[in-house]
Amino acid sequence: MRWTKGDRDGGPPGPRGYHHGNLKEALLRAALELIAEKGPAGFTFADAARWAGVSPAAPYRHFRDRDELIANVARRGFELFAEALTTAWDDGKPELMQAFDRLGRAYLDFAKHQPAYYSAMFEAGVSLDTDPALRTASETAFAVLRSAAEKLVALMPSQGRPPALMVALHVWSMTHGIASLFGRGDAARRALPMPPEELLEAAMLIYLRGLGLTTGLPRG
Amino acid sequence: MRWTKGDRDGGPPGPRGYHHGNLKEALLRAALELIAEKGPAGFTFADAARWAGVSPAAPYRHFRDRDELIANVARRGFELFAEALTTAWDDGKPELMQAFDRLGRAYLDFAKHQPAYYSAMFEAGVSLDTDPALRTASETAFAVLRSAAEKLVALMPSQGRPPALMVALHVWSMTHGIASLFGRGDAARRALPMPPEELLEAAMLIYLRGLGLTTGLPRG
DNA sequence: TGTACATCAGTGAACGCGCGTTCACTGATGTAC
DNA sequence: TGTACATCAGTGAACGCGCGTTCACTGATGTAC
Repeated sequence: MRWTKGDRDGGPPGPRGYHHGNLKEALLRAALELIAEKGPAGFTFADAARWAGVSPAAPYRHFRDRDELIANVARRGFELFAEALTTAWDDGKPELMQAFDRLGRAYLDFAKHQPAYYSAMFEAGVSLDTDPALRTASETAFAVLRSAAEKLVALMPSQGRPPALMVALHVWSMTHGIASLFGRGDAARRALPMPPEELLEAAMLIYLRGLGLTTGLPRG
Repeated sequence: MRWTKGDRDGGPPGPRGYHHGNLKEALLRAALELIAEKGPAGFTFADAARWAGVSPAAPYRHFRDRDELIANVARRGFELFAEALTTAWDDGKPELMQAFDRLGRAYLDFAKHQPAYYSAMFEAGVSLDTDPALRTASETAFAVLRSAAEKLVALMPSQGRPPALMVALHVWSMTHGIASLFGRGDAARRALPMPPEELLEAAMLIYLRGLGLTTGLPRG
């Protein structure tokens, strides 16, 4: 395997003749790297081309414009996110509360270790209507939270059960709030007296107790 | 009062000779309008000058660069935010739960009706270290939440009281999460089966019950 | 009250730069026969 | 297996544009006397 361009200055490795061979992929990676470096607004279409080692006109073969590129990053982000959440939740096995704890941690983990995807998904101002696949991916991710909420609610006595959708929205909001405010290596980050994971875990324990679910979490 | 420039195309009214007289103020307003229109990344220093009706060199008399301008918007945002929260909380009078409910609503209200300030404060990537006054303003705002949390915690039996700081962080995260995900007129907004205010109120009721505080809110 | 002068805040022209986008082109790849 | 040809993906030069920033300047304001 040989490469002649694109592997200097942090650029991606890759075989390279006249045709790049995998430019679409390379541009998505470029966007990701550049978002991680300078935020979703901090890079240009030309930057992405440069990073991938191609001429500034090349990206037009794959994306209409910068927005379409970012929307693609967001879509892929939601897909990976949904995957990570699904794996962590694992249908509530072997024990519901344990799985629920894993789910929250997986959420924070994603925000922390994939900040570029997370930004593209939630902060780049990409409308979900840009692309049906984007909305679908986003809904698939939320569906995991929703299904977890359903199993939790099912533990409660049938009278006085709150709507599972609402519980899912609460969980999502709390987790997203913690991730946004404290969960990333941002410059804008705020100091915290405890790790975000513990802050979340404590919040969820209190919330679940409020729902009447008294089962403790593994390491509460 | 006469004005010769700056009142076309949405620009601010104002008397205007050779000297603007109030350019610093006008630039802050310009930034605010432009952020509201196109997001914190969607405008340039030159745009702000144009909006204020002055030459592109004029802003340099008041701000080192665009970042300093945005940091100033953020600072002022935190000041107004702190004020709004303080007023709503009103030291927990006349009744703690009622005041707590008002506090949450005031938070959501600010995010909804001052989206430009809110963006500058939380999403523009402005580091709090840019300017000591910025950090101070941000801490003053949080102090309101913290003091509310302290009064809430004080209602609990003294054994098993959670740290007030943690409770404040929970409240902040939940509210910020709801505001970010559902609370604004964004293109990126998500649909919701209920108004954000009710979602928050329900969350807080459950959370407080989890803390052992069973007093109901006025319109739970 | 008037005059001289210092200071301040905005002007407008200029610059170099990088961006987005287009275009005719060309090298590489795949396919029909 | 070889050849002709269509299609595809990237080139590189070019363009107009607006940005950030600087500069010597100038009009307005304030102040000392």
